[in-house]
Amino acid sequence: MKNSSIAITEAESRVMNALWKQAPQTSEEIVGTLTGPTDWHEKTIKTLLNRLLSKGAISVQRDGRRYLYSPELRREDWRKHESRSLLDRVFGGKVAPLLAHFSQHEELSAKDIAELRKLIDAIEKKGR
Amino acid sequence: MKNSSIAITEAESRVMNALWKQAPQTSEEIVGTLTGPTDWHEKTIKTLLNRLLSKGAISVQRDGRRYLYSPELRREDWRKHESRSLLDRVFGGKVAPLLAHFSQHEELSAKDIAELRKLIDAIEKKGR
DNA sequence: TCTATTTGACTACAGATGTAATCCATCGAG
DNA sequence: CTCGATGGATTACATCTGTAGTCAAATAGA
Repeated sequence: MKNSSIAITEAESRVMNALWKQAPQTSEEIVGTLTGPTDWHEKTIKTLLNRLLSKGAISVQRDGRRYLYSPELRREDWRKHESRSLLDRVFGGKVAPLLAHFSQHEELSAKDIAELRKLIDAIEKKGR
Repeated sequence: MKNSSIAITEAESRVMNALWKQAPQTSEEIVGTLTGPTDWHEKTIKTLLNRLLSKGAISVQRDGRRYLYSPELRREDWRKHESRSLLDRVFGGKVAPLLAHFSQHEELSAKDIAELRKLIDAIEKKGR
């Protein structure tokens, strides 16, 4: 029962995010999306796409002379993996300290709070 | 207003955690603490201590022939840094999706929920 | 058909990271 | 005083990452 966690580096995650937002995309489109937010050279992005391909995080489908790229790794799975990693590495595996942390540092907007409250209600209702 | 974020690698964080738990400690004590949880060679741990020293994350104080190591970087600062990093990298900078994520994956215990509710109440009271 | 261009494939290369091994000064046991 | 053991300092080295550059095949114009 491997949780199929492919490791995605910081730079690669920018590419994945572009693909999660929309897929499939040609490399040209991806380059377009990332130019501005990053100052990466087109070649750099191509390299990242290839690395992601090698590790199975994305897949391609030929479209004439070019490729159409699509994410293979699911965003939710990645988020789960990264969250758990932070939790274990930084907060000893426990959620409460993490939440306490966010709140103490006032990183929660009013909207976050409202959202949170809704969430909790939902969870409690479900649990009951 | 730099948030003085020293980058700590995964391996280094294990050493920091040992020091945050108790300080100061000799390298021998640290090696003792980490042997078991990790299968690192003593030399490896010494290397990590030196790298942490170089980057100012810890400090030393001579004690005869040996050193006593203490954390210099504060755990809270590091946690803040790492949390923000996860948030930005993985959740587009917003807390709510992160929380939604944890809840969806049922990683919140009843205790976490209670804790959370208390936190929210406290925050709202303060904000008002 | 010949050629400049475009796109992907392969190569490059420095700095970070994981994981030690070796070197050197000193201390404690003979 | 002499020498092995200890602890820190320095060096090593394969990978991983960030960031491109070069090569080669196919295409689209001239």
